[in-house]
Amino acid sequence: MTEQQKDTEQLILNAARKVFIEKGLDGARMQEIADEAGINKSLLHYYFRGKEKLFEMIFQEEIGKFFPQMVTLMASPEVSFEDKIRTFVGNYISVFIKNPFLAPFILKEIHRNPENIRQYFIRAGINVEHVKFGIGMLGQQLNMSFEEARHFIINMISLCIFPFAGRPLIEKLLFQEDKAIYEQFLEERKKMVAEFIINALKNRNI
Amino acid sequence: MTEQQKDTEQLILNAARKVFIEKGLDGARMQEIADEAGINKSLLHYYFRGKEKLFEMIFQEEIGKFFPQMVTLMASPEVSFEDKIRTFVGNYISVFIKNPFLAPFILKEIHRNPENIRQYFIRAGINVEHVKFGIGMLGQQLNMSFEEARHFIINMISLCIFPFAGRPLIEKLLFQEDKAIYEQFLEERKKMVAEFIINALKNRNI
DNA sequence: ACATGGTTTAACCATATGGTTAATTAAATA
DNA sequence: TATTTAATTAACCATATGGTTAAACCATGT
Repeated sequence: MTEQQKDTEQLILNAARKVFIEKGLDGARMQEIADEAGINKSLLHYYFRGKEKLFEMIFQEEIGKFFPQMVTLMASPEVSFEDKIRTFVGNYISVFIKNPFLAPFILKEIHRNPENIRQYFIRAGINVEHVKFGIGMLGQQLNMSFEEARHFIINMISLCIFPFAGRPLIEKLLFQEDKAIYEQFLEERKKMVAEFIINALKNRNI
Repeated sequence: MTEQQKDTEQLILNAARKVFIEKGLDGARMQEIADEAGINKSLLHYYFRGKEKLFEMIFQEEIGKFFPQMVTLMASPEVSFEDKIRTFVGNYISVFIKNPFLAPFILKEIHRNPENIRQYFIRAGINVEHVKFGIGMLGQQLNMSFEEARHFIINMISLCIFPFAGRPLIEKLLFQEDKAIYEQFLEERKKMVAEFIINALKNRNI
């Protein structure tokens, strides 16, 4: 593959990423992607075989970003649960701050064709058994059943993701559409959310 | 307006609701809505003026369901904060159990044209100042600043909504695609989430 | 200079889609 | 019953859209 080819491929992927993430598969137009990349529409078909294929490429990339590498962390017995939570929450929120449209994009697109999702897991190197193992290990450290640990993990993820998934609504309703203040709020949440969760755990079963 | 008119109108709205909620504005087809309603495509234009108008009607309905009536509850000083949380969480999760596609639909569509959202607020009877007042009152009861209370409210909402917004992903990854078990899990969360939040609050500042 | 290979484009095509129109049927009213 | 009005449909229309094709372009090797 020549340099030129690589460049053009990247050009297309960058343009496609931008358009698809913003508008989704249904809302995106091949012409718009071509324009964004500054190339002809036919080139999209030359490099990728069509809209679906191009989209799959982007979706695969993004779902890779979306899944936090948390198993190793959660399964490490030498790390205190407080530090696990702080690290996880801090890192995960950072990912969404850096990729503001990642969460809405993924949450939107998983509802179209939920059947295919498994394939994306595999190609992104996500092993279902491995994830369950990580949850089990965390549960052990916290004296929880697997089921309780599963609730807990989902709580943690919920608290990280929702402010990004519901951003337009929240920003308008509670932040007077002030983007800067909302960004500060998101930054605060790295600590806020971690402490919230740690407090919730400390007080259990009393 | 005759009975027939009402019937047809409802027929169309029901069909439109189903198709729009499942596929979104971009993914929905007028023909599909007409087929779903068992009528001719032209009737859609006869009753509503076009796709956008029909969609707005549905979106307005759904955003009404989406916003919990929480201000009165949160602002009531005679209700203990524990009961406020239990009531809010229980009711809100129930709404999403009854309307499984409500959360994904709203979260999807607010990212197209975020500017128009304010109008929908107003027409749904949501008063920004009123909401802020409710948050302030809750904050007072919990010895929180407005900013802290805002974090807290968003935490509560996050924990309720995310399992519905991310359902296809979570169900596949952590529930072996078992719908029944997932539904049981969602039911459990009414109590689980409330206790999680109450614990988080009780243990603050220690 | 010329041939060869991959790369890029303009022009085109088939189809889908939202929307319109004019005619038909059903209902209400005089 | 005759006439007007509303509801419904079939047939069209203009355009947008994903995709194709054949020609032009350009770098590289001979």
